[in-house]
Amino acid sequence: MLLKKEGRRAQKKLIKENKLLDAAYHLFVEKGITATAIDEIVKKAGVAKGTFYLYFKDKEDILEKLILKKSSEIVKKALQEVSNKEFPSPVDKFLFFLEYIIDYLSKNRMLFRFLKKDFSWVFYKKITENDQLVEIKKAKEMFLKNFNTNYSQEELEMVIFMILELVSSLTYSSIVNSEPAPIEKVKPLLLSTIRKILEN
Amino acid sequence: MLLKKEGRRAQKKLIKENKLLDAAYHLFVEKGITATAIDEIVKKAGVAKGTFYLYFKDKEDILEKLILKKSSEIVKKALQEVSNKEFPSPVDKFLFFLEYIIDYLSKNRMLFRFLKKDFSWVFYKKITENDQLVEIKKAKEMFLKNFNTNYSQEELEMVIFMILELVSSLTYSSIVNSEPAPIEKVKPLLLSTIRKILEN
Amino acid sequence: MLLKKEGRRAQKKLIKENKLLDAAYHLFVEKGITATAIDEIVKKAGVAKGTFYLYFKDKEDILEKLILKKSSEIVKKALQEVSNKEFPSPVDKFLFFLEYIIDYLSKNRMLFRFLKKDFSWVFYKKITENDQLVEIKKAKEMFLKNFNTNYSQEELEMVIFMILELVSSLTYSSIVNSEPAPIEKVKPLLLSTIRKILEN
Amino acid sequence: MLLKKEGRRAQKKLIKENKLLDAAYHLFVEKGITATAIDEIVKKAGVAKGTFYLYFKDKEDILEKLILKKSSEIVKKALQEVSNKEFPSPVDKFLFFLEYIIDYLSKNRMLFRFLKKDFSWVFYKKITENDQLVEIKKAKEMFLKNFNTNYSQEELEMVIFMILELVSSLTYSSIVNSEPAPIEKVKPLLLSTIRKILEN
DNA sequence: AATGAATGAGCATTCATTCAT
DNA sequence: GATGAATGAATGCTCATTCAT
Repeated sequence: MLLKKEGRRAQKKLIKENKLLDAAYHLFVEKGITATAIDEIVKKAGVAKGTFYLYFKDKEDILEKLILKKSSEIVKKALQEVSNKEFPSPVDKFLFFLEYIIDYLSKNRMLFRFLKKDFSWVFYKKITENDQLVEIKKAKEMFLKNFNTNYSQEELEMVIFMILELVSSLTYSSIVNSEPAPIEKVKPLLLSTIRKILEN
Repeated sequence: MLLKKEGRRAQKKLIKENKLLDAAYHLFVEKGITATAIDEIVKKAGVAKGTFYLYFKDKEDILEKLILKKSSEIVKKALQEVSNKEFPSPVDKFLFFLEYIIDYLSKNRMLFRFLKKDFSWVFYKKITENDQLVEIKKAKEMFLKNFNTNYSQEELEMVIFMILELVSSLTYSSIVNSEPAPIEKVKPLLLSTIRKILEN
Repeated sequence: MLLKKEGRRAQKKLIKENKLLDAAYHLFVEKGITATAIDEIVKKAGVAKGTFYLYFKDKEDILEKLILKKSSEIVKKALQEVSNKEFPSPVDKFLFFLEYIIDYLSKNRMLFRFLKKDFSWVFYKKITENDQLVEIKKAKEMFLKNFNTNYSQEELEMVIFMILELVSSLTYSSIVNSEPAPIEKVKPLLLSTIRKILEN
Repeated sequence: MLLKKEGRRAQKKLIKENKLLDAAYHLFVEKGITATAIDEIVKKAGVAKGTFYLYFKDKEDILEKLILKKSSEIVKKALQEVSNKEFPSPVDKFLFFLEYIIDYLSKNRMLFRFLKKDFSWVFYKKITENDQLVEIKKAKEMFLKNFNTNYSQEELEMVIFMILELVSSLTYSSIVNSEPAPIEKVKPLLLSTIRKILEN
């Protein structure tokens, strides 16, 4: 009985937290982070202002949780796609993984409005440190251990970080500013460059 | 006589503008852009608040001019260094050019606090579009035309953009967050990766 | 219990709004509208600056609400006076109504400082459009339908507007500038002129 | 020789003053008085900021001079029209004078944007006090002495003031707000009312 | 846990006016 | 007389955060 109540309570809490995250997400994407007032978030979420501070410390806090959530979602989808397919080599697998994410972002370019800044970092952290999700742990191992390169383990970690940095920066620039060219033109070159870096 | 007066006035104006740019620079670097109030800038510059708006439209405006100024300064220094030395190949020359900038930024890591966001873009633009400065024009030609690669001209331009993006992103991450490792560890790997990309 | 709480809250809110209206009223009358800063209003009302914006959009907004409130008060008083007396004719009744307002304004000449501009308009609107207050509705009928004139209904409405405009303009000029003469001298002529216009 | 120089100087002065008045007029009419900055006036007039203060004490000052100038122009035109025609009676003459002004204002409704507030006052002052212009002096006599009414001289002065006040108020309200009706509908009623007041 | 009224520090921006040249 | 750079007081408004209910 008590447990049920607790459960229902925790559920209710989760619902409110998600309402707030959702509201914040849509507002951040539409208006940008700085331009979005907490007032608007709570209004859109349909809760009182004080409630916000029951779930999040401040705007930074909800932003961070949002980025984690959204990044995690994307990575999870990419990993699912990857696991459903066969690849000639781990590098091909990794490139497909990256391509899936690039394509996803091309279709959801609004995401960039606030994801970009911290994306590559969050991305990497998720893959390398977040051990809560088994799939991601597996992914990390897959990408780090299965490559056949001349790099040492330490170097390889840096190279992967480098690549993720490059992918996020360039995809952002290409999608948002068409610099140095539209994403369709940049993508093949980017992927072939990455293959060059990984294969030796 | 008239000319002298005009000259003196214009000179005074330039001095004030520089005072403001300097004050803004130090405050942006120390406290960050958003945390810096116009009030502080004018106080540090020793001018009245209204004077600020005589020279700049708003905070965005002074930021933009500051980024342009600082970026231009760094590139100019790097090009001067490069032009004083002999190199076995254009790629070596380019790598030295990049290394000089990385080293410069390492020593002035505070610069990143506000330069990063737009840096690579401004950087590239300066090299490719700003034809007012002869050295930069020459640099552009040097970097774009002297490489012996399999890339087409169009591809090469994209690759260079990619490299600049990678350098700025990674140098930023490495210097500011020590991610994926401190700059001393990342630099050799980064430069060798770039060489790999350019040489074939 | 809930209702009581709600009620107490709403009550408190009303008290604050009235405090602000009162403070604004006294300051507008003393110093004029433009010369009154929001800062002064909140200080006088004893609330925080932000609280002002909780109740009013801006200075315009509080001014409008103030004019409506004050105008409504005056009209209500005049109608009460009128309803307590017997008159030989509807025109006499109307003239007494106007005279009451003129006298009231003479005694509270400070009101004009900010009421004047919109007064006659608000006045008429209150009489003709505001159907919320029963007395005012009755007054409207009284003034518009009981006159025995040669005017058509449409003309009569215009004539009444004209008269209200004349009364407010002239009373203002006479009280504030003694132009064309002090109010004591102007009033009889004004009233007799109006009688002339209405009676035929 | 000296005189010529003086003359030329005075002429130059007048030219600048008129440039400033013209610029102010157009800006006041377009943007309103408060919204117009001295900066804009001098920019439009093509003179330096300091020059403004050589000719006018402040914004109030230029506004006053502007109202005087514009009002005087209108009255002058109306008097010219009136003097070119024959009328059955002085009242008809006066009514034509008023109608001319109403029509003029209908065609130039932008004038009202800033003229209205002080218009009737300036208007009357011009007619009754400004003895510098001979025509206006004559007009004053024409309107004040030629009426055949039961009013005493003192009363007549007040009545005329009243009428001018009524005309300006109502014309303003009618033209700008269509209250109580468009000017075409209001004008005949207004003029017939005035005739009623003057004729006995 | 939830509410939402209240807070008030903080900040950008404007603009009339001055005065050295 | 003319200029226009410099001034800085003045002010409206926002918004994250608190807390009594």
